[in-house]
Formats: sequence, structure tokens, C-alpha cells
Amino acid sequence: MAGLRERKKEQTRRRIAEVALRLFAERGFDAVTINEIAEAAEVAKVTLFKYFPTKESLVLQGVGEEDLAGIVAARPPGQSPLEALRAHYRAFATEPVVVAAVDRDALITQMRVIFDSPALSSGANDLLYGQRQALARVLAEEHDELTAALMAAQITASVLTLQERFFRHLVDGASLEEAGRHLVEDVELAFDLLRHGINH
Amino acid sequence: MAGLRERKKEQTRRRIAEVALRLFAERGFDAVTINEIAEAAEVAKVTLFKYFPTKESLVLQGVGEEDLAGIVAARPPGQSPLEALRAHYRAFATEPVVVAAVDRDALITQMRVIFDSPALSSGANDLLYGQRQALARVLAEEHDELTAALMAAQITASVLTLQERFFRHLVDGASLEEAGRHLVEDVELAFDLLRHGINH
DNA sequence: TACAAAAGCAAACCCGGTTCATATTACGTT
DNA sequence: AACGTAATATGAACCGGGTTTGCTTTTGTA
Repeated sequence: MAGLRERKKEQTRRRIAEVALRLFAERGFDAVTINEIAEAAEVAKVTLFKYFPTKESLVLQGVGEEDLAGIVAARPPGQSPLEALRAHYRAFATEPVVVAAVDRDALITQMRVIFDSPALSSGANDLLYGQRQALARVLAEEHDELTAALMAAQITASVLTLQERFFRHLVDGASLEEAGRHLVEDVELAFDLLRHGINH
Repeated sequence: MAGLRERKKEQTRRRIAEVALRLFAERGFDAVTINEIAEAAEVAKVTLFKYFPTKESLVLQGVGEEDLAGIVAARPPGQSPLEALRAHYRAFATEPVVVAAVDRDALITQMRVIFDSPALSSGANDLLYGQRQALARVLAEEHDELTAALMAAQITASVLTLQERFFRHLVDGASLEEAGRHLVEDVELAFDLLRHGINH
């Protein structure tokens, strides 16, 4: 049951995030102060920090939450880790369910804000760091440690590159459909490169 | 000619860095305050920040200064980018000239401090970000943009993994020679993987 | 109705980093 | 050797992100 308490909390949380995103989009991440956001969202500063641990998290929440290690761990028997990941991104590219459900403008605004701020880009980068280690741990079950670490590093780096290109298309004005079509091709290229190596 | 002015500057700079590294090693990066460092190094806070732009830079200076893009751009004709980079790291691993010149204990302490602090690890990570883009730009001369970006991402991620393992060996107590021997093998494995891909 | 838990809040505080106006120091010139 | 200038050093005040503390309000429950 969704009690009044929980509804209100969710509501407050969303209000803060929306206000923050709007202000960031208007004036840039660095030029907006936490106090301004709190004031505009009509909460105390300390309350804001109870919902969002850092200024960055106001924008980065929900970004890079994919569980690469989980995808590999849950793959059907007989499928290689790389095939499992390729299948996952293929599916994501051709049928971006999650994306379509969210407000498109908000998503694009979010991407633009992230791209425009080095602090946020770097923060988004960090989020993949944990994924990489988790993925390396899963891959270490069937490879030696160094190979697993290298594979994980290459895979996460490639995924990050794909994300960046997808978002860049959006930021540069492409529609969600156009960006999705690009992504479909890009995924295949990326995984082919991972699979067959750099010298063809 | 090295005037008194320049000598004093260099001296102050080194004193600050040494004091900072010692305090960080003793009590951890986060637990040491900029004011403490300034006080212990007998300079004003504002002076410290004239030498080092951020707290992180007190430890990260000199880390990740390799110029991947430059190595590729300067390679002899007929050599592939990957071969050029492999040759560079092979040479570095078998004959760590730079490393041998520096105080070993200080280097190892530095690595330990970096590894023990998420903020510093993430900062070291960021330093490779610029390298990656520069490398992608160079590679884009002979590949399409996506391929160049993916190659650069995979290469820098692999290099970072190699660095991490090298440093981890040192931090775990291996001698410089032992760590170097490991590195020699690791370099070959890493570049073979890059060259031939993940599925053999 | 009473009450404990959850949520919110204002104010003071800590720390990294910057600004500013003032002092000190090294260097080239006469 | 004395002097003027530019580089460097400094203390103090300030800013913004984030935390701590102690208190009030709100909400679910008995």
C-alpha cells in the first residue's frame, strides 16, 4: 500500500529533481547553488541532502544503472558473456522501452546538462567503475584474473562510448528514433570489434 | 641559470608535496586537512594553492602523464597504432628508466595513498579521459569516427588496467623488479587481447 | 486520544578553494 | 651600494558543498 507518507516523499523527491534540472539547464551546473535549489523547491538544505547525497546526484540519479555483471551472470547456458551483452544492447537499441516511457524532453535536457559539465561527465564515468569491477569478478569465474579484468575494462569502455554517442546524437538534435537507429548499427560494430580485435 | 628565486620555488614545491604525502600516508587522504598541510609545510594556504590547484593534485602530479596520442602520431611508417603502443609499453616494462630514478619508497607510498582513497582513484581515472579523446582524434585519421572512439576507449581502458595491476603488485609488497617482470607478461597478454579480440 | 517514529527544519559548523589588499623578497639598473 | 619594480607570500574575509545538532511538525498506529 502506498501510504500518504510515501506518496509525499516521492512527490518531494521529484519536485527537487525537477527544479534542479530546470535551473541547471537554464544557467549551467556550476552557476546554480544548492541553496537556490532548496529555496526554489521549498525545502530546507538539510532536507535536500537527505534525498540526494551530493549535488551531482541531482542529475546523475538513474544514469548508468545497468547491471552488466548481472546480465552476464544470468545468461542462458552455452551463451558467451559477450553474446549475452550484445543481445542485451541489441534489444535495448531496437526497443527502447524504458526510454520511451520517460519524458523525452527531460531526458534530453538531462543529457545536455551532463555533457556540458565536466564534473558531471566525470561523475557519470565513475559510475561505470563499480560496474567494471563487478563484471570482472563474474568473468573471473571462467578466465584468469588479468584476462577477466582486461575484458571487463574493454567492455565497459565500449559501452560508455556507445552511451556517449547515443546521447550526443540526442543532444545534437536527433529524434529518439534517429538516435535509436544509429545505436542499432553502433552496437553491432562495437561488439564485432570486441569480439574480433583491432587488427581485423 | 638557476636563480635563487627558481631554486626556492622548486624547494617549496617539493617540501609541500613531501609533507602532504607523509601526512596522507600516516592518516589517510580524507583525514588530512589542507590547513594542516600548509601549516606543517610552513606556507600559507593561499600559497599552497598557488603551487597545487587542488588537494588531489598534491598526490596525482606526475601520474598518468603519458601521451598515448603522441606515441601513435610519432610511430614509424608502416607500424600500426597498436604495434606502436605495444612497443612502447614493452620497452617501459623491460627497462623502467623513469621509475628507477625516483625514490622507490616515495613512489610506493604514493601508489598506496592513491589506491586507498576513492577520490584519488577516481581522479587518476579522469586523467586518462583526456588521453582517450586525444587518442581517438589521432586514430580517426585512418578509421571512421566510431571505430576510432571504440579503439581509443579499449586501449586506454587496457592501459589503465595494466597500471592498476602494476601498482597493486607494488602496494602488495612486491619489489620493483618483481612487479616489472609481471608487467612484461601482462603487456603481451593485454595487447594480444586487443589485437585478436575476446573470443580467441 | 495518545504516542512513537518519521520527516522537516534553522543555525552553526567544517573543509576545499578563491579573492583582495598588503607585505616581503629577489633581481636588474644606475 | 641603493633603488624601483615585478614576482611571490601572506592573513583575513568570503563562497559553496556538505554535516551535525537540537528541536518542531507530521503521520501511522494502538
